[in-house]
Amino acid sequence: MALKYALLGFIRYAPMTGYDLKKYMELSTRYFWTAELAQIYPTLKQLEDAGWIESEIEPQVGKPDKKIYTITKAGKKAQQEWLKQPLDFLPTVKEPVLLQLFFSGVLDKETILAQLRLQLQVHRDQVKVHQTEIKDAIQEITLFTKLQRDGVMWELVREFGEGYEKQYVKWLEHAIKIVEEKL
Amino acid sequence: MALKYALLGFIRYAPMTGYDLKKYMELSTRYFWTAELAQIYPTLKQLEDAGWIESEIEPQVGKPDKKIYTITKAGKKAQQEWLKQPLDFLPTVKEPVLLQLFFSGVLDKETILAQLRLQLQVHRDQVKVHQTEIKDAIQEITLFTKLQRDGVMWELVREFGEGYEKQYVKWLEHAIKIVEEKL
DNA sequence: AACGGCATGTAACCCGTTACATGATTAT
DNA sequence: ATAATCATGTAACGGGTTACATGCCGTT
Repeated sequence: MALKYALLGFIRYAPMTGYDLKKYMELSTRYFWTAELAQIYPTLKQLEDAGWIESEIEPQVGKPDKKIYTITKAGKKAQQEWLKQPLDFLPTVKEPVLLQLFFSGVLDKETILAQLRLQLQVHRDQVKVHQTEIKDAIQEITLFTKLQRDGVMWELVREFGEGYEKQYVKWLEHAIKIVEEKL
Repeated sequence: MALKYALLGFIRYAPMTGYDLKKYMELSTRYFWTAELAQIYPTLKQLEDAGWIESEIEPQVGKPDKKIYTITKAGKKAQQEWLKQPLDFLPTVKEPVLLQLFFSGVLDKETILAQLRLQLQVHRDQVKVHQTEIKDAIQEITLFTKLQRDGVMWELVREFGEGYEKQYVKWLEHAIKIVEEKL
């Protein structure tokens, strides 16, 4: 469902191919939405069948021809409607890490601590990714495309990611202390 | 994949039915893992085929007979192995709300603010749910089952949820300010 | 009279991942 | 030599949701 609108959103910024879409998703929405090419290509076909995008073929040599998609009026309208859907729901989260910890009472103290320390490392690294790579990518694209308004939203979403990872790190440090003291 | 281990984990605490499992998940793991009954029943069958759980039928009148599952030795071993899997990965998050905001630059200021305010309300309520209902449920179950060790882990996971929602609220307040000022 | 709780399950469908297939060019 | 990048796609499978089916009991 949402993938359709993610693809629409990018194509609205500029006409592009399925391959391009994958790259832009990796650069920007990666931490709250991704998709594999195997899912992107059929979804683009669906969007075209629905009349929300149109394709133009750019011939190439040695590679498959490029299929460049452009958003239609109907597509813009559909996107607008989706964007206005009231955000009155809680996303259903699936966090296998928390599930493991929830049932980890049967493990010995040292094993639990090893698990928590590993996660701590992963999330500390992730804080940096948000503060450097992603921040730079957003600034560059904002400058390049001059989408000032959109840039504000992109940066806000990035800040969510940074805040999320920081809170994760803080919680892990707390969890390590508690397990050390109480188990 | 992970659902199998969630079910195993609960059945290890005490023998129970598919219907019970659904209820306990709603009370406890709901905010990082859930499943519908339509998924739980077939998964229990798979677990039984694998020899990780065994069932016993308790006849009833006026309702379908209860099928009470108990964990086996093989099941305990399988759970233990899963719990020890190194947590060296980032969970792949799908957050439709962030996706919407990412592309919301095309909306007018007031519509974006309305969206953010709605989310703010949802997450403020959610902070309270974690601080009251969920906290009480965990304390009650910990006292009742005397699973002291597990209780520590349950409480830690609950604290994650509370921290997550608080950080969400803080971010939304920040986002509202930024949109008011910069758009 | 209608709804929610108890208790099991099946069927159809959608979403997403992994693997496979092709094949030239460029970088290591 | 090997791997990565470019560029398209299909097929098989697994995970998850929604809808449907049955039927009693107690509450509103």
